[in-house]
Amino acid sequence: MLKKQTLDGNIETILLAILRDGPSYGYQIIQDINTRANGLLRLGEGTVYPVLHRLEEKGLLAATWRQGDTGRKRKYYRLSPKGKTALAANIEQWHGLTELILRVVINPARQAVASSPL
Amino acid sequence: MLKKQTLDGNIETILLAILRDGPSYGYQIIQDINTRANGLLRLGEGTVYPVLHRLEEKGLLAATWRQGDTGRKRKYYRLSPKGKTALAANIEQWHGLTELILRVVINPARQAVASSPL
DNA sequence: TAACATGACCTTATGGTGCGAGGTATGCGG
DNA sequence: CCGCATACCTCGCACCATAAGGTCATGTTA
Repeated sequence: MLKKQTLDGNIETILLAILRDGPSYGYQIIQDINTRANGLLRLGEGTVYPVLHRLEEKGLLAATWRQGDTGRKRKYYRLSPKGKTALAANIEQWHGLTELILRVVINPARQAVASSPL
Repeated sequence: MLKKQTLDGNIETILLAILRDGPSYGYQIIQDINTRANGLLRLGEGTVYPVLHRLEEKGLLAATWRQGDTGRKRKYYRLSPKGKTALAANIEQWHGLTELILRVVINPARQAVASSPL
């Protein structure tokens, strides 16, 4: 199971990516993530709902209340154009991070710096 | 340049990895990181020193003061056995995270779930 | 009918973390 | 003497993940 600190900063990206596949609502999104994560991660409501609100406030998501087939109303979120752009930017950031970790952490081989002759 | 939120939670791992190559001191470590990051990242002293202290307090690093060739004394840090274990654990966490992001964010193909026939 | 389970939403409080800004000390060159 | 580079440090802010604790609505079950 991934620790909080490992996951930090990537939850927004995960939510945006989930919504890329079409509109959905909080409760469903949580199930989706936990299913797709397949044991690697288990997000609770106290984590996801605030992030959704944040993303809506930033204009990356748009929300509409709709009556579902069961019980209470659902708040459906969908990716806004701004959200799509942000998702792309986040993915780029992610690639940057993997490159950095690869350079500094994973790959023990010395980086070629100016002072290193071939 | 990587944003804070993208980097969150990985700085400890980066520091541990730097120290894996042998003992060093704060100021030098900062240069090292920023050189190796090659523009992807620029860490300041206000970021690195507290992390070093945290890692020392947790027993992942051991420190000794030594006189350097120039001016002031330097506080040399080296990886403790506990630190080596932690680094290995962090790297495992990292692989978990990459797998998760790959599954949920990068790879748009549907995950094979129980209900999906081949 | 009361109790419980489940789907569905929410907020508050807490602890952790990154980081800019600012401060101290030492030696060297102009 | 002043400034610069090396080298250390801390304070305060802002942000974020999360557990815990609520609120509704609709069943189902004792």
